[in-house]
Amino acid sequence: MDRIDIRDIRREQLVKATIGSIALRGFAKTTLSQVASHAHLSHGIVNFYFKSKDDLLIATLQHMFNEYDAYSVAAVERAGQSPVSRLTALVDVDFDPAVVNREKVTVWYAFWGETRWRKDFLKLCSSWSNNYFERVRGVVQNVIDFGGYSRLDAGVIARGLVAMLDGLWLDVLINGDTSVPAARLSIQSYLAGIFPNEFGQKQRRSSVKTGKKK
Amino acid sequence: MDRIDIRDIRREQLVKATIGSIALRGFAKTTLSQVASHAHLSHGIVNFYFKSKDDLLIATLQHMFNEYDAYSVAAVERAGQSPVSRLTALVDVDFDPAVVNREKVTVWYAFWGETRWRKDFLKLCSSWSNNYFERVRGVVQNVIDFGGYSRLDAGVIARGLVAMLDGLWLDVLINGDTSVPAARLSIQSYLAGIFPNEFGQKQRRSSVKTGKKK
Amino acid sequence: MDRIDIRDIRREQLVKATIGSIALRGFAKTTLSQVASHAHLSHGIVNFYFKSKDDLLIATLQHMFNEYDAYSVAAVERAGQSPVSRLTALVDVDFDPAVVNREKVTVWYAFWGETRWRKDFLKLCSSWSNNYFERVRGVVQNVIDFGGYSRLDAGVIARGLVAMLDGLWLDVLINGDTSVPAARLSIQSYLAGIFPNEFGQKQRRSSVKTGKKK
Amino acid sequence: MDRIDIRDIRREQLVKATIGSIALRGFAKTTLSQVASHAHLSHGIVNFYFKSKDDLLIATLQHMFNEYDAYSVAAVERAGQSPVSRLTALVDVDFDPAVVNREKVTVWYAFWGETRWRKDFLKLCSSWSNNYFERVRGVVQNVIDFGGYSRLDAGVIARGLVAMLDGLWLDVLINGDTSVPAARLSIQSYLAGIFPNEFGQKQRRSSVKTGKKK
DNA sequence: AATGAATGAGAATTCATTCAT
DNA sequence: AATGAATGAATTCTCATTCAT
Repeated sequence: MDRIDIRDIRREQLVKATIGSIALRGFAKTTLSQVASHAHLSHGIVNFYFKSKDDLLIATLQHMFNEYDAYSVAAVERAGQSPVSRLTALVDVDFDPAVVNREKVTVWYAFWGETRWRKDFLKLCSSWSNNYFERVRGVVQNVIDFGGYSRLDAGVIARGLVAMLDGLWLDVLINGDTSVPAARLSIQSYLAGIFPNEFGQKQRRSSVKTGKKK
Repeated sequence: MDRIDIRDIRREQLVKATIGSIALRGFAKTTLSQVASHAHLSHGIVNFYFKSKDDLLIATLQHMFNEYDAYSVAAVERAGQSPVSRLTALVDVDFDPAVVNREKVTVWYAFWGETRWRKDFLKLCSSWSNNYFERVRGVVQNVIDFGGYSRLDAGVIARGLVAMLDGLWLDVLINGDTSVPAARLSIQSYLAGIFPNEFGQKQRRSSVKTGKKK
Repeated sequence: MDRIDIRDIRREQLVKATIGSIALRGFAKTTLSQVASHAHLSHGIVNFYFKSKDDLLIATLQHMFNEYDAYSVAAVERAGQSPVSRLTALVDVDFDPAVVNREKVTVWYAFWGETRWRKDFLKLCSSWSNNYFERVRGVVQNVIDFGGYSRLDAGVIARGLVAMLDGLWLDVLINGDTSVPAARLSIQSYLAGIFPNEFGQKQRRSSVKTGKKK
Repeated sequence: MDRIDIRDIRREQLVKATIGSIALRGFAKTTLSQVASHAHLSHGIVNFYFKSKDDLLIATLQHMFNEYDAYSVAAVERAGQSPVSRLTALVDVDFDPAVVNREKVTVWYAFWGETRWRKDFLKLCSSWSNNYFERVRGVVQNVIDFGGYSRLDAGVIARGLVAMLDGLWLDVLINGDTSVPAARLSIQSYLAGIFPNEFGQKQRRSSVKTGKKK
């Protein structure tokens, strides 16, 4: 039980090297040799721990999802019981440089770009994406209930929120990390439009808000 | 004047075949042979019309930008002088199946996925993306002026809008065309939050959908 | 009879373009397109006037032989009846920049390099080379007879002379035109060793000799 | 120490296969597949051991230079201290079928034919050629000193000697191995003209052939 | 468990040749 | 007579995968 299988060590090492290589050279130029050398291991090793390159890529994608989810779930739990805090925390994950930065975004989008034609990628993405969406919806619903916005549809808002976050990442991908502050403002403005009492300018609750508040 | 150069015909034929091939098989599996056979031409022809594969891909990306822009600009012009109609028209472009559908989105995201490591892709994307953003901002600014929302920042709203549209496309990419109606609702909800008088619930619910209103 | 066939004009034009292209880019990079564009003609033209690329190359080689022979024969004739003048003239052809220069040598050696495996090249080369050798031998024999060097073998001397000239060209090919003066000295020295009375230092007959004579 | 790296074995195997293929099919038809199959290896292996075809060709040229030099230097050393023996030995190398034969010559000239347009070939050739020339000049100088021919210029003689050897090789290339005996005679005659006491007719006729005399 | 040599399929690209105009 | 578009074979190079050590 306390024995850590070397296979697990190596597999994780290779998965991380894959992420590193994609971030550095891109999906198209990520060869098994690149991955192996990134992991300071020998050329032939990948096919020893993974049945195929696709297998490695799937494991890599899964790893990214797991990592993101773990971070995100923990952040929301840490935020306590307040619905507003929880939503704030959930959104903040996407502005935490440890989780989301140009390098990571780069890798996410590399996968999105290939996802459509790889059934196994797509299945994984789709299932994660639905799962994430449901989590966001839950948190949004709580804010709705808490704030008495009974006429709002949590699903619609959550979908918009997730989409805007994804789209802002794309902006970062193309225009660089300098777009991040503007991205925060847009999210803030979106939430303020929906939940004026909780996220409006007069409030000063969270790190979602940025500088110029009055 | 009415004589069309065969070179232009072939180049366009090949660019369209490239889009077709990417949509069908993905970026990674789009070989020059695939493109040629998609265009019902022999494989040697591609390097006759394009100096290299990269050259073809750049031309393809450019073609997509041009096509989108032409459509989008025309739609806004057609919408007349009303700021609200113009913004509605601008957004509606992204929900016009002739412009945005799963196949097209697929190709866009294939390019985004590779963009980061290809200086020429990136330059093109970045320049188009800024240009598009400015157009959106202009339209949004007009709505702000028209509606008297002087405290709103057109840049923030435009960025959020563009991001949400991009993110909703990603949703379509992963979850299929069935996500489109939900995507519309999210956009509608976003705009309603910002411009309640023009896009709010008391207005026609599906303003985004039907456009043209006063 | 006085009508010059356009076919002959074009063929010569293409042959000259071939020489130009080989001199400029080398044998390996001399494509039919290069040749055609060198001749300011359209791509497909070569196969119109020559059955194949090999056909063109053979014609080119033949052209070079013809040109050299014409020049060489004329020079010897112009030298009059004196055997020494005639040999001098024969050798001088190889130091006439109009006939032999780095560019021309370049083309000769490009052909020698490929000759071995092309039966038709080889046949042409071999036959020209024997023919040239016999001409040189004849001239040398006359000098022997004239100078009373009855113990010398014209064949051996002629072979050595031709070989040295070829070898000095190779030197020019590798080390550039600056080797030419040194090449002259070597030839002079060779002939002086064999025919001391006619080509020795005390004589001062010909342009084969160079500067520093006493 | 006695362990031979397989990489070195393979590289040499491939270099030799390259020589074999050039000798057999010519420079133009020496493809990487030909080389690999000549070496009884799979075609992908070449780019495993050599970065590119050019890389392989450079290595091949270098190999030929090294081999020739090693042979030539050893032969001269073996000849002892006598200047005449040393010059004889130096020249004899070019008539040793183990070093110079039609196949080898074929390959040399294949390279010469391409040299002019390949900077790296040219650099190698030029540097080797100068180095070889200096060696020959040294040996010739010793004969001059030894024989008291103070009025002779070793450089001029050496250049002529090297040129004649190169030119006689070309003769072998075109007319086949049967030219070899005639070539010997020409060299003999050249040296006899310059150094009558050491290489003249009164000496053993075939001094060049048999070497070692006092 | 790990290495790295070896294989072979497949990619981009070049180019001689053909052929409709 | 001339053009240049089109073809398809051939070539270099890359890389996932296998396998002997």
